[in-house]
Amino acid sequence: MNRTYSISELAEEFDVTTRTLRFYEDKGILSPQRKGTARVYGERDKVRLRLALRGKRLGFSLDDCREIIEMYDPIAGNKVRQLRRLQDKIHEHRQVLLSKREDIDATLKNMAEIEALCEQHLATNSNNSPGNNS
Amino acid sequence: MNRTYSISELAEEFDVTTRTLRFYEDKGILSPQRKGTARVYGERDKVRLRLALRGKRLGFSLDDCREIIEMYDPIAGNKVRQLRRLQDKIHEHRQVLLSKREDIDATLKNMAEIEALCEQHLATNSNNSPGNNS
DNA sequence: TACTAGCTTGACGTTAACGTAAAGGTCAAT
DNA sequence: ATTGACCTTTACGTTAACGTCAAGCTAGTA
Repeated sequence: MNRTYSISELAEEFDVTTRTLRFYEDKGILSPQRKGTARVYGERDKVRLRLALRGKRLGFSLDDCREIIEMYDPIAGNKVRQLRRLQDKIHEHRQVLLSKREDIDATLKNMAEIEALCEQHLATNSNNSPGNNS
Repeated sequence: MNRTYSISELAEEFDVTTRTLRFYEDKGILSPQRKGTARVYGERDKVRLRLALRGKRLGFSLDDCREIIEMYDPIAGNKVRQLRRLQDKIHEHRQVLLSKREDIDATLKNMAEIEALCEQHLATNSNNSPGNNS
C-alpha cells in the first residue's frame, strides 16, 4: 500500500513528459520526496497532478491551477479569517466555472443548430445532387 | 442599419486591444472591409470575434477557434462530401465540449465538498476559537 | 569492470498570443 | 497650414509552458 512512483512511471501514467513533472515542481504544484537525488512521487502528487491537468483542460494557467489545488489542502487548524478567505475563493472560482459552463452550453446549442441545417441540406440534396455519389 | 465599426470602437466594445484585432485578422479569424487603408468592421466580424473570445475562455487555441468558427459559415451550395465532413467535425467538437463540461462539473462538486468542510469547521470553531475575532 | 538504463541539474530553444515602440499616412478643426 | 486624433505597417520584445540538448551521477548487470 501507499505505492510510490518514479518520475518516468508517473509521466507515462498521465501521458506527460518528465520535463513537465519537473516544471510543475518548479511551479509549486508537485513536491515529491527524494531518495538520494531521485524524485519519489506518492498519492498526494498523483492527486495534485490530476487536478492540475484538469485545470489545464479548462483553460486555466498553471498559477491558477496551483491556487485551485491549494484549496484542497488540509483545513484543520485554520483560523476563522483563513476559512472565510477560502470561502471567498470558492465563490469566485464557482462563478468562473459556471460562466465557462454557460459558454459550453451555448456552443453545444450552436453545434446542434448547425447539425440540423446540415441534415436538412443532406435530405434535400440527396435525391437530385449533381456530380459524384461515390 | 448594418452599422460599421472602426478598429478602436470594436476593441473597446469587446475589451480587447487593437493589436489583438489585427492579430486575429492575421490568423484568419477576422476579415474587415477597407475604407482606404483603414479597417471597417461589420456584423459578421462582431459575430466571429464573439465566437473567438468564447472559444478562448474555454481554453481553445486561436487555430481551434478559427476551425470552430468556420463551421458556422454558409452551408448552401456544399457538396454531400463536405456536409459529411462538417458532421464529423461537429461530433468531434461535441465530445471535447462534453468532456470539458464533465471536468467543470467534477470541479464544482469538489468545491461544494470543500465548502461544506469549511462551514463545518466554522461552526465548530466559532464558539471557542482562540485569538482574534475582529 | 565496463556497460546500460534511468536519474539529476543546468541552460538555451520554441510556439502561441499578444505587448510595445517606431515611423509615417489621413482627415477634420482651429 | 499646423495640430491632434485616429489609422497604418513593420518589427522587435515578452510571458507561459514546455522541448531539447548537454554533461554528469548511480545502481544493477553481463
